[in-house]
Amino acid sequence: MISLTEENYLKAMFNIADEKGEVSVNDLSKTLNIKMPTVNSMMKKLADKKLVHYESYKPLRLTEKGKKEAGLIIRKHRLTEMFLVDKMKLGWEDVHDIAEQIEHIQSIVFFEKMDELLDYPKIDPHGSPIPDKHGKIIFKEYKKLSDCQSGDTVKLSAVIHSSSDFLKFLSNRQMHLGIKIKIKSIEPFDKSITISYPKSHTETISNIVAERLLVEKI
Amino acid sequence: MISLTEENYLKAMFNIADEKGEVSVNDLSKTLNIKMPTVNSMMKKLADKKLVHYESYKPLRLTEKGKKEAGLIIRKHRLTEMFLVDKMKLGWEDVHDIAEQIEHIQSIVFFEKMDELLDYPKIDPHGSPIPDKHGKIIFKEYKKLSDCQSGDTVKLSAVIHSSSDFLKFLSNRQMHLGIKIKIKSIEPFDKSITISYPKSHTETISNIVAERLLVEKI
DNA sequence: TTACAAAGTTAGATTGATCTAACAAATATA
DNA sequence: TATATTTGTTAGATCAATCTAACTTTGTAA
Repeated sequence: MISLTEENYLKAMFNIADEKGEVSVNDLSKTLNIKMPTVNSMMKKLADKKLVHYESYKPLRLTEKGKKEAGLIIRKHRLTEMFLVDKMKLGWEDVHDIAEQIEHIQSIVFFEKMDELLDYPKIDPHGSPIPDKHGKIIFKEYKKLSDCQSGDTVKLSAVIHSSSDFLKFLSNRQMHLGIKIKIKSIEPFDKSITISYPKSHTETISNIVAERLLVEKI
Repeated sequence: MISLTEENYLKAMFNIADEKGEVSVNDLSKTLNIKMPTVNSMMKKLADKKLVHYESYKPLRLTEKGKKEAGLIIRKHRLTEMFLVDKMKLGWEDVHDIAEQIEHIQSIVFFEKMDELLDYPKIDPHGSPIPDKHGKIIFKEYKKLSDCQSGDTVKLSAVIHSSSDFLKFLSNRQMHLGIKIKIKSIEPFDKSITISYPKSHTETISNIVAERLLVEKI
């Protein structure tokens, strides 16, 4: 049995590995707001449970079992976010905190029903892929808007580091997933980008924002 | 702040008080499957938090604050059950265990949205009243089917002690809330009752079952 | 290449929720 | 009423998850 606390460590490891490739005790300590010695002893416990490969002073790695379990928790999280937005009409900036709690619900039927009602969605409201029933995730090959060139036309496909404030910022400017964005110009000094998108919006967005917007060429 | 564990004690106290009038350490110990000394020390803790009136060797009582908190948890539980049955199409025998977990979710919008989508329901799928936003509950004046007379015609309004097995038993016999039941005869020996109800069902049910069916005169 | 800073580890304390063992009070029964 | 049973309480142990303080290893910069 995996406790709620252990689930949170697994999920954090999965997300950090996804983002930075490697996971350290320090990363976990920062993302979970838990002191390093606590993280350290939890890693040993998860190693006993065959969820983590642990060797002193080496980077942490999830085992296959650990990856699967983490994937299943992320599946529940993202399915829930989709359900909250699509079926319960909550704003995409409100759903993360609720999903963070619902992801720990122990009930197979509950999440299967969600999946069915949503017609087996592949992505969540922020464009992140939803792992399958075996915890397997297909990583999408998106590009950051900040890495595009002047003149490019792209589709907004996902957002990352999506805090509630950031999502509200986007909503306020009618920026949502799926819109077609044309890059008018890039300011060399601070890398801010002037874009146009439906319906006849023109905005200049900072590099900080552009780094959080994932796009596809069209 | 009230912990998940404390919430479970408050809810149990509310339910026991509703059913038997008084609450004892022993009752709580049995319903929560927690040993008496643990219950005893939790009662002292809840007394410190002004949620329970505690005096050695006296029956336990919730304070007004305790009643309100318990009522709000039960509200979340029952709203959730209604949501799971009505909006997510789960069977009434499956929803209790899930609601038991979702009732601890901390999010005002989540439950307000549920309430709105359900169009402000007054009862849950088992006929139990849903407390209002202040935790206030209106107790219904139902009668047990086992207390009715031969010849009575009544409406099935609620079920109590509704275990999953009991609810499946009822579903299998097309017995659901709202049906009109006519009492054909009562066996004096064991108090089993022969009833008829739509559509042209006749069943003989034991006293144990009849004690769990709450009805209204019509 | 030595010294300092950052990251990781060990040891031991704390807190919340649980337990068992032993004792005390209240209640039921002979 | 005396005794036995049930219920309630106290004391102290355990376990999971956290912490702080002190120490070690690794990596970096002078």
